[in-house]
Amino acid sequence: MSDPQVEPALDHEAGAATRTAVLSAAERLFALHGFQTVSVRDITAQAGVNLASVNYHFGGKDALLYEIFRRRTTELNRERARMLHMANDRHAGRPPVREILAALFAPPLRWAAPGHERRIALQFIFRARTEGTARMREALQRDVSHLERFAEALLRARPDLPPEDVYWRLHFCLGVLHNNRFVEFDRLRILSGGLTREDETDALLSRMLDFAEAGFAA
Amino acid sequence: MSDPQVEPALDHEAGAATRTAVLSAAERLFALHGFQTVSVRDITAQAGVNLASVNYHFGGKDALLYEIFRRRTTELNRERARMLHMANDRHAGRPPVREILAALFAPPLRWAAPGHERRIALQFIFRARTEGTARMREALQRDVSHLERFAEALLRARPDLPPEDVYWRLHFCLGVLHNNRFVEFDRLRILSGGLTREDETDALLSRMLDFAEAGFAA
DNA sequence: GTCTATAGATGGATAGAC
DNA sequence: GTCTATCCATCTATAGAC
Repeated sequence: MSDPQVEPALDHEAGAATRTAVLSAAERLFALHGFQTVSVRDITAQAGVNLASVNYHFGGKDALLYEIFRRRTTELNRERARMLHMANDRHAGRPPVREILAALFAPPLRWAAPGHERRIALQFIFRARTEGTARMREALQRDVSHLERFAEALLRARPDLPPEDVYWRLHFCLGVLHNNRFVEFDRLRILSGGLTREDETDALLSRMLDFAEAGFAA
Repeated sequence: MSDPQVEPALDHEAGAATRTAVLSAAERLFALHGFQTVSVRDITAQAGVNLASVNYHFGGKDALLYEIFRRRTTELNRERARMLHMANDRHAGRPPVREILAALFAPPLRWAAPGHERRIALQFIFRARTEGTARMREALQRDVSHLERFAEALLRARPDLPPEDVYWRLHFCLGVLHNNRFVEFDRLRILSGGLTREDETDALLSRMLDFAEAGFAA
């Protein structure tokens, strides 16, 4: 109980409020401004807690970053796995390409919707993909276990294709997905003269699936 | 002549060798390790020049970064514009989607080829898209002039589609393109068990065009 | 133009009182 | 567990000798 490394089970344990405030402020600041530019001082100021609390509760800045990263990616991939599982059940283990890709796309798109409680968390994850710490990048590279299930499903859905074609197309689909960052949406809105509306989540998911499914069918 | 802000025309002018060494080392280090983590000290050490030379020749770290960024994006977009122009000429101003996208994809893919002298420069540009300075991100967001020509060409090629559909699909295509970073290739190679070969540039371009063209035709 | 030395600012981390 | 004060490393930028 007196060990601060042990994660508190409930909020009414001592120190849990501080811990939560730090996690929340850090996630938000990192997502909006980047990992290197945001300092521990920024975080604790925003959270209204003491400077030393980051070290006490998490062990340091990098460990704090990794903790947020691990939590969010685990949660996101769990949602994806659940959707893929349901698609498998609906189609006797051989769902069509579109439903597989929907399981891959829909959870992050839902998170990205305006007003969703995980909107910031998703931007954090996207940022971790490109500017994460060594530890995060290593985890992203090595831990492809969740993607493996998607790759297997796609290979089953398109047994006519050479496997390398399936892997490449999955890679392209991930590119389509990971391009959904605030900056890119802003740019697109400027380019299109305001025609594009990225806040209509369902419409965007349909567009992405139309595009990716057609690319996969080529 | 004595003004260090004036760009030297040739290498045998005094100081030009130092300038070039700094530019080259900075581009390489930034591309490989990120903008915030690489210090002016790292750069000057790698270039074998003095610490103060970055400030003398460029005015500071941010100005150096922006100089590299401006040079490379200008050069890349010029190549793209030239290819688009040639495609326009070949088809009386109305080239098909695939040739438009080829003009968008081929120059960066050529740069990314192993052994190409712009291989590092391209990784620099890709990195600038996500972790650039405020000045770079502003330039990326506002300067959509090169993309406008591509958007216009695509709108002409698909007058049957609602314009917003064209803009969205262009956005998806850019996602496919921008996902071509070292880290993502590494990940894909691990996932595919070594099946994917990103060093075969022509094959990769064909795959990307097949995918994107089909997505556009949906 | 080049170089050394250093100013000036900021950051992560920690010791130790409470 | 919290907080202040502080250590120490590192960075950008610059002054000034050569």
